Amino acid sequence: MVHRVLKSTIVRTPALRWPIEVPELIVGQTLLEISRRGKYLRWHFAAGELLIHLGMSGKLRLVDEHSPPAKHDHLDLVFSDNVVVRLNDPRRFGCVVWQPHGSQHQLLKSLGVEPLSQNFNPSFLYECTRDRKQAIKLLLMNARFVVGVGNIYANEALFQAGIRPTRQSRRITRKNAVQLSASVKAILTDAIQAGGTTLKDFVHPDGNLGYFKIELNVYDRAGLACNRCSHPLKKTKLAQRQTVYCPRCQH
DNA sequence: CGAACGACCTGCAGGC
DNA sequence: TGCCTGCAGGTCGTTC
Repeated sequence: MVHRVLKSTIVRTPALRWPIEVPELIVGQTLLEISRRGKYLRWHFAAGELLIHLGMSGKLRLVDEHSPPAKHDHLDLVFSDNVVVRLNDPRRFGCVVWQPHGSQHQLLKSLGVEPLSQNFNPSFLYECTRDRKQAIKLLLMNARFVVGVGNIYANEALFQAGIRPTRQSRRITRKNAVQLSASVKAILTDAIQAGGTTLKDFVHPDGNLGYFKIELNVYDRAGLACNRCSHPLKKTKLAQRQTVYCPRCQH
């Protein structure tokens, strides 16, 4: 998409999680770059950045200019050469907001470190866990601390690290911190390499169903045999989120 | 301040 | 067949 000119925009839904903000002034501007912070996509124009979050069910697809909009198609970004980027999001947990050049949007201000950066390391993790009673899984999923670790990968990283998701953060040892930071990086890297995790409704931008799949060891496998020791996996809830672990491998 | 919890919204599976 | 309930990949705001 980079180097294409934005020709027009069509907003069909006034608000997703927040009101959709697509300023008129970017029409006619060139898309300079697409980057990412946490799970926010940043579409850079000279006047600022369009921040797009896909929430749980959002999808971006490339469609033809004359392709009729379907249910839950909320926004079209019409670019040069009849290339249309169409946002579909049934649950509307996503958002599209504007960040003027030189400013930082409120939503980005309190985000923690990037998990694949050097800032996310054993010492950082260890320090963050001090004096906290909160379950380690909740800390991993807290974007003020580290971004990008959602429910699936938090479960998977803790399995790989041999740490029970319900363990109090302050009970994490230095050795645990070394293992866990490495596991978070490894799980995310593998998942990216595999093209994401295919669940019920994942689709690629071309509309094809996802066909990559990372092997999930615990997520959605409650009651099934642990891939490592064959013991049945246990399920619990943390902050209303499905939490699965092996009671024999994770302590 | 941290922690718990409700809220947002639709689709789907499963039970009756 | 149809209605109801519970659950789902995220994260913010309110309340305690």
